[in-house]
Amino acid sequence: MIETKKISYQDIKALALKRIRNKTWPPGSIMPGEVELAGEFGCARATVNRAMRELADEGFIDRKRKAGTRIKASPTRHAKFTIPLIRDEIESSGATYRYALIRRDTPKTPDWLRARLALSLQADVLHLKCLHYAGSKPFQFEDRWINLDAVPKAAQQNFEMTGPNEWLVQEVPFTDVELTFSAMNADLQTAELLGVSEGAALFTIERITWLEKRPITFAKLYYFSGYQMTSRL
Amino acid sequence: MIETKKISYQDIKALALKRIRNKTWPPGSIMPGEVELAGEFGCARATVNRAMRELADEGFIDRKRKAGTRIKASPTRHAKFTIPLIRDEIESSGATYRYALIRRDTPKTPDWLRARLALSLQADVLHLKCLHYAGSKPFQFEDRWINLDAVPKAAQQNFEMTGPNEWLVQEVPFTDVELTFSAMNADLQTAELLGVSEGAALFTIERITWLEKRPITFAKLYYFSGYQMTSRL
DNA sequence: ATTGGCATAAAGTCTAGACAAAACAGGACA
DNA sequence: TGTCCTGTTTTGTCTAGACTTTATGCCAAT
Repeated sequence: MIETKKISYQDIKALALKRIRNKTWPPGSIMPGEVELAGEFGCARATVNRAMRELADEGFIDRKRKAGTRIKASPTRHAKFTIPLIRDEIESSGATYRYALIRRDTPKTPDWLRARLALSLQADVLHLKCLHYAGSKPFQFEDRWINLDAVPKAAQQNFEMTGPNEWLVQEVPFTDVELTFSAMNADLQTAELLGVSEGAALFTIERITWLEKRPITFAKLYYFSGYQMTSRL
Repeated sequence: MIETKKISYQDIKALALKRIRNKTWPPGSIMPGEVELAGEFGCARATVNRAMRELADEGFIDRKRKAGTRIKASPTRHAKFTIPLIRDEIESSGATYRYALIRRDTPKTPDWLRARLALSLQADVLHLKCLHYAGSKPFQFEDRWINLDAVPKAAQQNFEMTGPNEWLVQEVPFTDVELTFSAMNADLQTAELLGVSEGAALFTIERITWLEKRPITFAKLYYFSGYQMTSRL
């Protein structure tokens, strides 16, 4: 008696991946349709569909109605790395997290910021500078701008105990984020704050957050010299 | 006549997200079960299931059998950024891509590399240094090591016309990747190759690739000074 | 040759129902 | 008290079938 265990969508995914890798289905070619595969594997079309949908999400294949499913010539692997709250990042490394507010003011909105966030002429902003420590060592310097038109209640917060990021995540919903990673040489002020020498290479992230087209906040984050961000995919 | 258009899993996703954001379902609480929601929306449980599954994938909720579905206290947003082939990255910016091999040798495997990739004592490696240009300007310096035990046919390749990354992607399947991002000051040699001054901050990526536990290749990529990597989520 | 429209193929989604697996709760028993 | 077993709840997955949407190719009319 042939005891074929029921086949799952994960089996189909694995099998399809194997065929892509060993070029049974060569790059650029069209693989069999869902109905045909369902026949081959003896399962419902929905099961094949789910497997293929996930492979498409993961960037191995392109699917188009009517045209069929095509193996990508060069699979677009995409990293799916999590952006942890800085407190969690520090505490999970075993160190104690400490936060310090350096400065808080509401200057005239600088032009570069207005351009960057597409702010209207009369938009007011709150400007914060803070330091995040891991134990006694500076971990990240945060230069934060909050659009008070979108988040008026931020004006009531003094941010002396809680960092703006932590507060915003709790209080203000957002829908879109843009992250920009780069490296830059520390200027004198940043170097002093982070306790490194001037000119040291710093890993930096710029983050812009929106709620349905409305800009919420802009942050520039400078990590301590030697910081590494790792992701697995 | 009430013409309620049929509800889709995307509608349910959007609706659930709205309730999470406006705290109808507050952070940390348990939302109604699938059966109940299917009743409310007048659709099949499978439809609710798909919506919820995707929200869980995107990091907004946690699901556990029997325990139910819980709103995450702080949603883990995860960036899903694509790692483009360098040729595509350069060409899509409008510049012409040019590749140059600087050096190719098969040295005794250095200890740091053996440790990093968990290579056996007798493993041989191929070492390559190459430059990728955007137009006439250096764009990326690539320091590449290939495990010849895993990829013996790399020894037959001279890599004079095609970069190792492009060749590997076409020829060698892989299953796992680790990426490490960091910033460092350019040493004298790297600075000369990239045409920047010594000490300039460089954005760097280290990439390790495996095929089912077997290490394939290690690459250290140094980008030109001023490079930015942007991702939207 | 070009355009417009129609049939058709393929993926995308939905339904109703079923069973599976995990995790918790409570009871029987030592 | 602690341990094991068993039932229940909730999500996870599968099935067979139907309808929808989109792209394509072909044919007919310009």
